[in-house]
Parts: sequence; C-alpha cells; structure tokens
Amino acid sequence: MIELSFIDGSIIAKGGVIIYGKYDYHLGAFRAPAFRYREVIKDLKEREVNYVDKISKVSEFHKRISELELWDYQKEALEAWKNADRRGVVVLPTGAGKTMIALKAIEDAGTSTLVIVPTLVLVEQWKEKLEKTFGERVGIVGGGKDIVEALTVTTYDSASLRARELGNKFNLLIFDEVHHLPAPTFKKIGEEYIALYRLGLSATVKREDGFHLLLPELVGEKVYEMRVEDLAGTHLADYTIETIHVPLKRVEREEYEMHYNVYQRFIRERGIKMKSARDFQRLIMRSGFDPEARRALLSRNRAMEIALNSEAKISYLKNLILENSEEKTIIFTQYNSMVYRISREMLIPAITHQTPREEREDILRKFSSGEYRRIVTSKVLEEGVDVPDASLAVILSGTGSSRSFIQRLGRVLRKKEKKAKLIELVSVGTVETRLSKRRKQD
DNA sequence: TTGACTCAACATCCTTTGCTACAA
DNA sequence: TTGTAGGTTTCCATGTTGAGTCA
Repeated sequence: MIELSFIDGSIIAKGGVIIYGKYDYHLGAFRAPAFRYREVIKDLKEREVNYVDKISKVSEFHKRISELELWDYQKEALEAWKNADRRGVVVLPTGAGKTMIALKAIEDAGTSTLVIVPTLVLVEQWKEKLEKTFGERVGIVGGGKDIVEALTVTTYDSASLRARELGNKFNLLIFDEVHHLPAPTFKKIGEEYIALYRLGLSATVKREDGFHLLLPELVGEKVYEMRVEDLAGTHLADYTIETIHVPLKRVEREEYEMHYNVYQRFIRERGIKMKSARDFQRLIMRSGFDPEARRALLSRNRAMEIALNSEAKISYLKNLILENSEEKTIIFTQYNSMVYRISREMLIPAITHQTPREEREDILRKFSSGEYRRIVTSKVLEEGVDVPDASLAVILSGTGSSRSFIQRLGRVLRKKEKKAKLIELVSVGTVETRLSKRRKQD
C-alpha cells in the first residue's frame, strides 16, 4: 500500500515507487513534482497498485451560467481546450473575449479554481467579474489579502510565493497573460500545483527569451489561436498600420554615428558574433569587468536613445496631431523622459508608472468620456489595465517585442464603425528600422 | 488604513560576412 | 558536402510591478 501526500509542492509516496519519483533520504520516501499528479495516479491504476491518496484538498464548484452566450470562435476555443483533456493555451487578441472562455471553462470543470494574473488591478477586475457571473464569494491572495475560496484570484508573485500551501487546493488553474509563466521564478507555479486542468490565455505567447517553449509542459499545447487579422472587420475594428520613416537632424545623425561606431568597432575588433539575444547578454555580463565592453555598451545605449527620441519625431508628431485633431489618440514611447517632454510641450496628459493611481484613473476616465482627446504614455498601459478605446495609436518609439506591438495595437481595436489607425515613427538609417521590422514579424 | 520607501523580479537588450567541429 | 550548434553563468540601462516594512 502506497500512501501519497502533498508536502512543499511535491508528491510524497511512502511504501512504494511512483513514476517521476526520486528517492528522498530525509523523508524516506519517493518525491515527484506536483504537476505530475495526473501521470502518477494513472500509472498506479495501470499497475493495479493499492494506494491512499491524501494529496488533493480540492473542492467541487458547480454553478451554471447558461445566460452567457459565446461567439462561434469562443465556442471553438472552449471545445478545443476540453478535447485536450482541459489543458492548453488559447491565444486571442485583446478585446476578443478571453475572459468569457475562462468563465465557461470554470463552469465546465466544476471544480475549485485559481485564477492567476500579473497585476493587482487585474485581481480586482477578475474578482468582480467572477462574483457577478457566479454569485459566489471569491477569494483573493495577494496585495495584503489572504482569503482562499473555491474560486480565488491571485497574482503570479503570490501564487509563486504560496505554492507550497496552495498547490493542492485547486484542480483548475487559469493563467491570464500566460506568457509570464515561464519566467524563472514563476515557472514553479506550473510545477508545484497539482491541478489536473489548466488554461492559459494570452494575446501572444512568444517571449524574446524563447522560454515560451516551456508552456506545453507547464500548461499544455496551444489548442486554439485567432490572430488580430482574423477578427479585424468582424469582431474587432478594421485597421491600418503605417510606418513613417523620419530622418534624424544633422547633429543627431553625427552623434548617433559616433556612438554607434564605438559599439560596432568594439564588436568587430573583439571578433564578437551577435547572432542571438544570448550573445548580447554575454556582452552585458562582460561589461561588468571589462571597461571597454562597458564603454561600447553605453555608447550603444546612447545611440539607441538618440534614434528613439529624435527631435524630428517631435516635429512630425505635432503635425500628425494637428491633422488628426478629431481622433482619440494614444501616443506610446519607450522612455519616460520623452513622455514628460511631449506632455509639457504639447499639453497632453501623461501616464507613467510614477503617476499616482488616483490621477491615472482620473486621466483614463476623462479620456474615456472625451474630455481628453489624447494621452501620452510609455509601457504602463500595454498590459493589465482597462484602457478606454482609441481610434489612433502613435508609436513614437518601442522595442522589437512583437507582444508589446500587438498590445499597443490592441488599444485601438475595439469594434467601431470607422477604421482604426496605428502609425509608427521610425528614425531612418538607424537600428530602429530593424526593431520596427522585428516587432511586426510573428 | 495609507503612504512612502526598499527590494526583488520581470522584460528588453541581437543580426553586413568572417570560425570550427560534428552530424546528417 | 552541407547545415547547424557550439559555449556561459549573476548583468550596461530603463521601465514596471508586487511584496514587505515601517511610521
């Protein structure tokens, strides 16, 4: 007879061997990662081994929400997830109703569920949604609160910190913005919870570090995907993307060339090959002890700053704003210094991570009502914030991340009569042209 | 309860070719 | 012959957030 229990994010087996188990001399028992629960039980049954299961502390949760009607593609996504043993990742653009699918998934699974989200703002939004939909009390773990219910919402930070206590209490995990999960410390959420059912939601799972390849093991395969272009014109607004190449001013060009040459010369002279982000990472590490590497890196950073923050872009932006004075516009930049400069010079309300919560909510409320026609921001509004719809997004500068690009695009895609526009300004003849190209590839 | 603060963690950070050893 | 992986370990800067602490 094998006795199975849950200790600190692991399955402990006393009295016999389990699949994926390694012998733990301190415990005098076999220990397997919690996420192998499904395979462990299946294997014991197949081998017809007698066992007592003291692992699971999950509870049932049966609540019907029949009044909730899904769109066709949402139904397809839900079916695909169910057919994959209720495991897998659903990829849908911002505004395509990922939450609806999650609510139906909770109803379908009929079991205790933990919803994991990246920010406290999203914790509140999910809590309200769940309470309204199911009419039940919803627990919160994180942001100073610690209430566990059959339906509980938490942050990635708290889910990871509390995995050892919470890991055996839920049978369904819903990962909102699931691309966060493969980060080194969040990965253990996938590993230390026993949940048999897992649903990952995201607009783009791709990570620049390539760790999205861990998702099939942590959550399940990608079971359904709809891209922005699949839903544009039907469930989302139709849109156009325009890239405007803006030349640097002469002084800027000279300074850019000077700094970028320092970087390039260093790379060439040291025989360094820049084939991947890993190669660049190695250069960063090297800069910790090699003064020349540090100088090269700082020069490259300065060159980048010049290209991304060019004067010419500001002049161009002023015209663009005049030409589109009727459009509700969000301006995105890479640097906060640029946000504040535009805010000062063009009298546009600014939002960065330094903006107090109340002020941020006030600005967004006025933007929503139409009192403000424009806002300028850096990255804070990309994810996890309910941003009122706009009709024009101007990307003054950004990174090569396709996820960030899609999130910014998502800010203009709420269904509307006329076409939405995304305009990006790119400094011609600089590394920025490459960034712009990369973010638009998948 | 709130606000101010510190700390830790996450994300991005790359591509003008060139080498060398090894597997298919 | 052709194509591709090889090797390394704590880090430039900037932006953003959650958790924790303390007054």
